[in-house]
Amino acid sequence: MYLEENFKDNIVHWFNNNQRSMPWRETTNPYYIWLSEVMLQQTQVKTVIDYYDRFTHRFPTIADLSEANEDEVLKYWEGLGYYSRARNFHHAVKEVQRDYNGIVPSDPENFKSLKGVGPYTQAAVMSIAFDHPLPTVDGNVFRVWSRLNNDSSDIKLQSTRKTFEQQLLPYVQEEAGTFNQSMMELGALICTPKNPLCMFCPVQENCEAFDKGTVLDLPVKTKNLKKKTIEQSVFLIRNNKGQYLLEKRQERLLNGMWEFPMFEASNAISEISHKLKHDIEPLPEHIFKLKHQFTHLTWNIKVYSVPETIDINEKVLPDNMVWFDLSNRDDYSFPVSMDKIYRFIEG
DNA sequence: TAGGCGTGGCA
DNA sequence: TTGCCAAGCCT
Repeated sequence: MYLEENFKDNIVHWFNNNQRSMPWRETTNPYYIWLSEVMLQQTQVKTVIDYYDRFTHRFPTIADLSEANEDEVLKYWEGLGYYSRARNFHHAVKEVQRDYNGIVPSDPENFKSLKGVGPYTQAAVMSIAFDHPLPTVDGNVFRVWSRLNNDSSDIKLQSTRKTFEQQLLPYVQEEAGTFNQSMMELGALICTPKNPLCMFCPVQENCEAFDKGTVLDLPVKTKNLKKKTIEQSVFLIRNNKGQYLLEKRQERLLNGMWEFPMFEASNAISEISHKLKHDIEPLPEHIFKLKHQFTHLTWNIKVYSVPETIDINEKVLPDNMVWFDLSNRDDYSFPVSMDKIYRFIEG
């Protein structure tokens, strides 16, 4: 038996002496704790801190955020990625303002029903803010728990999550929030994917994988397929005031973010001409190109300059298009790919 | 249920 | 350069 009585004491004691300083650990406000958990999804602590500080400064209360418009919320998320998090969080906070009188529900079922709240966020906020006995199972805990138990279950499977949650229940009956954060902090600082610092691990004596020499083989996770590459064409189209045409994306990917008109290269010219009801003839060669990597796909972008200027008065733009003055960068949320193009033009 | 969904850091 | 990973959730 590896997980003896001293396991929880060991890891919590280590956490109390070694945890990193984070702004959301200095508050008991459930709204702030919730926000931090959403920002931290698939995102490193170091990246989140500045975004968290700016966001809480601009939207200090549930009421403040619920009154904001979505474009401004996205602006405060710009560069953080996974923008549906921002839209879902905004939606959920408005729901709290309307249905719960602006108070984050402390009932786990009610909280879980809010948009963007999954099993992890439910457990994290409920345990940290309200001491509910729910275990957080995130990437860190999958790794730590797999190694402690020398368990080679595929962590991609839903059934593995459920098993881990059941196995962790005894440890969250008291001080759940502290235990949960201890497990995650251990995974982030000691029990890392590569080069784990087992010699400094406070629960080395509780770790079956360390004993058996299988630490680097765990956790087991089936691999994803190879990612696709899409050839994209971007058009820089100006009017007679020197402003550039922008389009607000209405697709799943980067929904609500602004871009210079972009189309798949194979039919780009006809697409943009049709959209503007105007024949577009860009310079035959692209003025520059860039490669943008997502987790699941790659964009090879060629940027074309359209020499002709379009008379602003002769054209009624579709709702999701605007003329963009380079000096008004702060009014628009760009994904990183478009910010690269903006900086090329502006610089 | 498996794949879509951003970005930055690291070996 | 390439692939993997980071306090996951949605459809």
